[in-house]
Amino acid sequence: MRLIVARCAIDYRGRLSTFLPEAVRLLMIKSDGSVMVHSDRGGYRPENWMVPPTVIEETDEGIVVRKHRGEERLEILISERLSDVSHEMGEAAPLVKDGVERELQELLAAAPATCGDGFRLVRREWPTDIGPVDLMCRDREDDWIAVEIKRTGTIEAVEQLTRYLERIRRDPAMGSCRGVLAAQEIRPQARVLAQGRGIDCVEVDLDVLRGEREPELTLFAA
Amino acid sequence: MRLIVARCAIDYRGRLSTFLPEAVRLLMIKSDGSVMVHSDRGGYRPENWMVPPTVIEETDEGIVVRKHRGEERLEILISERLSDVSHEMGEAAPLVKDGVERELQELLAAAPATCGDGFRLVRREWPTDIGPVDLMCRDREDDWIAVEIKRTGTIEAVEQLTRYLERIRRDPAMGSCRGVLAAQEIRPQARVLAQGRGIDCVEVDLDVLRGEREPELTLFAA
DNA sequence: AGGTACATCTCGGGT
DNA sequence: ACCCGAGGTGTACCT
Repeated sequence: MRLIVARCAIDYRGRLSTFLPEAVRLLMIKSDGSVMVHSDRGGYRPENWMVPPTVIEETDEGIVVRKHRGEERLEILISERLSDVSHEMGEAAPLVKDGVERELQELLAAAPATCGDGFRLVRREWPTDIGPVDLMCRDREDDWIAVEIKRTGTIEAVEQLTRYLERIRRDPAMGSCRGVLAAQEIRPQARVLAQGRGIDCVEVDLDVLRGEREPELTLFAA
Repeated sequence: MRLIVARCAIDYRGRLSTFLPEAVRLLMIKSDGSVMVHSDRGGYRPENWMVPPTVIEETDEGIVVRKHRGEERLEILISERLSDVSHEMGEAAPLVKDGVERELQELLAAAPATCGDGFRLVRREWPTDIGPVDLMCRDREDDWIAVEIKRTGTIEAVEQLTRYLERIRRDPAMGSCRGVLAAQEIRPQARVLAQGRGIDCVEVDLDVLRGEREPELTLFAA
């Protein structure tokens, strides 16, 4: 990784056009070709950047970064170089994430009855022509139920499930398909909207679900 | 701005939990309290970060970053410090942007007929009780048309316009208000959803709107 | 403070 | 390659 601190002015032309007047900034160039321009304020986002694959040209006047194919162009005019160092970093093991929506879906797919009494899974990622429903289930009466899974159940989640139901019900065989919104937390306004549309809401506890995967553990743990 | 290159392992606890095994990384600490952890690969996004306001504690073992109010905690355990420098950067003038949605709205407001034959503008940012519609127009028959403008027309944009139309049509005088989605690019599934709801789609060319390119040129070009 | 909409969103997964 | 959905989204702007 190369770190340059320099007084510079910057032009970007691509999906939009931007201009940065002359000031001291950090230029970060990663070994995968990522280029970022950071000022000393403004949070985690660079003011300008370009992601790989890039072509980087350097001259006395500055640095020009281009997309390998495409119109994007980041032009850094350097008037004063204050620091320029490179660091070898080697390989870094990838970030381990825990607790995202994916896990919820896996756990609920393994325990569909959590979403409603007697529910059994027909398939995950049930396709519609506007996108996949998280879970498609049937109950004891063989009625269909589309389940939308979210970490947080918002109005937007209710809208999403409503769209899917609208599509699914066009199939005469599934005209009575119901909807269930399952989430760790369901916002009050989302609950109101769901009720008005006949959609059931289920709040699920991630720790309990994790425990249901290995029921013996909780039963016999000391 | 402080730049630390160090061998470190990192724990994050907040809306989710993450762990980074020990490796050499860049720690960037901005003077506004932003903290970022960058590896030498992976594009523009830090592997971990915390945005202001933050409380930063430093010891011999490493750095702990906390949100001023809240449960979030970023713990950086440093096993080897390879570099640690600070740079004064002063104030940087803000980024100047050109070509975002705002500009598209201005151009279409000046040329509403682009959105439909004979359309004339009644007002921009037409207020509803859930937010403003980008353009409100009338056609030759004096029928109302609500226009939603996007750089990219997605399903989300169709939903947004649908919500507005639902509100607008509650006014008996506007009960027949139609909807038009205008965007530089409209995604296929958004088009399907719009059609199903009787919403028209119009793709607009930014360069033509700017007058930088004449659409008739192709007809009469030598 | 809370909600809504925009972003060069970025990023991953699926078709 | 395109398209869609999620994000520790962040961020500005409005009520």
